[in-house]
Amino acid sequence: MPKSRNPKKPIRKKQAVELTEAEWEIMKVVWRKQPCTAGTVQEMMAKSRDWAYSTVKTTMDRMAVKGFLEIERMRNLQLFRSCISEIDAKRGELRKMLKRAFDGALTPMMQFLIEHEGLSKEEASQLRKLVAKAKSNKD
Amino acid sequence: MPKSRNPKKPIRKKQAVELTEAEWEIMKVVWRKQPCTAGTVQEMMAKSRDWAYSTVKTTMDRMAVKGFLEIERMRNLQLFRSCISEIDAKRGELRKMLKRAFDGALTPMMQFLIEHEGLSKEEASQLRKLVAKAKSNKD
DNA sequence: TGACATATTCGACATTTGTAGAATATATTC
DNA sequence: GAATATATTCTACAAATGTCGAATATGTCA
Repeated sequence: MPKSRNPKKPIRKKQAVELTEAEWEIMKVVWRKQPCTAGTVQEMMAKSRDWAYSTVKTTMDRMAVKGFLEIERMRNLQLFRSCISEIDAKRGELRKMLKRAFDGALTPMMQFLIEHEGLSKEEASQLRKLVAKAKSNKD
Repeated sequence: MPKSRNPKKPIRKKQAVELTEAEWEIMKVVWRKQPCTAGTVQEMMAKSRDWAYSTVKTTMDRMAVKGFLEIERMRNLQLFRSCISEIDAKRGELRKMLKRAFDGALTPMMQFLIEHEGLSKEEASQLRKLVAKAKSNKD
């Protein structure tokens, strides 16, 4: 039988999403509140980050240019919504880390976690549970 | 016997090590070749990264300022060696990722891997093996 | 229709990162 | 000791990121 790609899986050579620290913080609010204005985001972040409105706005505008956010104009204001899913962002972050620190491979990373990172009892047991039912979803 | 801190656990509130992309690449060579000169590093990286000698040297000097490398002078040359272990660097990278993308928690990250990242058969089974013998080293 | 409260635009500046050439110092060797 | 090879210093510059203030536009409401 000809080895063709699994048809269930679109090829989507989706190119890695990589957010900066500030972008992550803003994105987290956008995912929860979208569509929302820069003002809203600034207010939501007030406790954690004391940024001026213009700081938030400038960053969000740049994110729009990069294609991470899109802007919809409504009356005199701009509503932002994200163009990338939380999943894509997480995947990007995870992959970047794997690539840099573990040659892109998962197993060495797990090994590291277990050997050097001191799992707590709960973590260890939760891990076991999770992994027990992990089914390979790749061929 | 003097009551001292638990000797197994150094306090070392070592503050997170975070390397940039270029720094990672250089560090990888240094870990293998140290003590070594900037010239050596440049040569070793030649295949992957076509950097001018001065690019490598400048970056390494900056790393020394940041405390990632130390310089020992010998005759007319400078021998570099790393001040941070590979483990510290990996830990830093891992933690940064966890913090940004998973609220710093391990379990959600694992969950994500299993649910969205398509573990291969081998990965899944290796994971199971690893986790099976994972002992909690934190009480 | 003003006065006020908001939003948006724009330009600016500091720091970090990536990248490298030119000038200078130091060995080595004939 | 002069020529050559090699290292080190110094300076520079562009792009990305973090951070804002001032000027301007636009809505709302008495």
